[in-house]
Amino acid sequence: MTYSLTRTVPTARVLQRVYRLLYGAYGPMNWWPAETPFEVIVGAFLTQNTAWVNVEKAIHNLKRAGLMDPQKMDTVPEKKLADIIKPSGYFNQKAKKIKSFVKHFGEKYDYSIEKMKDRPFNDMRKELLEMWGIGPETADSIMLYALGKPIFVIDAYTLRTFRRLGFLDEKDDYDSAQKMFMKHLKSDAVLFNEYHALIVALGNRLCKARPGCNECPLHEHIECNPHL
DNA sequence: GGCCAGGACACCA
DNA sequence: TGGTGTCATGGC
Repeated sequence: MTYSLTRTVPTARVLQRVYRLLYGAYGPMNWWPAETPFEVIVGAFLTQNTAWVNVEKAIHNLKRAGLMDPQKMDTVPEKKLADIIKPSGYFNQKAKKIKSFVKHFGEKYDYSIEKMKDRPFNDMRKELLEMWGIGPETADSIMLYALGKPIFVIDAYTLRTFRRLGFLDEKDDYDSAQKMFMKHLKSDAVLFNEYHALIVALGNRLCKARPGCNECPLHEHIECNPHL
């Protein structure tokens, strides 16, 4: 195995091969790990730059407090919400973000996920991105995993993994990476759902511990530079 | 005890 | 447009 630093333009076939290798190794992920679309949205805020194990604690607290409900969350004091989601970190900011979202969710959509789904794709994404506290990853996570819209979610694992594979370089950002995937893959919410989940599964297993390369399902199949 | 995790925003040049 | 600081807990 040699480590090449030269960027290679990925093709649809290569991206599909990576997908098949990951799927073959890990199987269907059946994401997002949540009971309801609203819980997906809350989780999308809570997981911002945060390990999922800590998000689970916050979600557990919310359920125990009977607050995993948009109307109740809209009325709970921000201070109390912050205290409940404390284990997820950045709790003051996240409480403010979630409160901001549920207020809008109630005013414009009457707390109805279905009404959000009815909005045109581009309008909905633009609206999410204009909301305070919602950046591209959170917006697209909501679009894909809560609303079932076909959009490819990019995260830190995606950039790191595909830079190591030489399909993205340092200059690539969220938008260019997303274009790369969506240019070559069919626009399919189920495919995008599984693909992103599988990338996270890979990242959770390997990216924290580089010596784990031998366990990587891409190992021996696709050239990779694990030092990036 | 340091590092980092499924980001986003404010501020500055 | 790009770089840097801030937000913060918990596991390893």
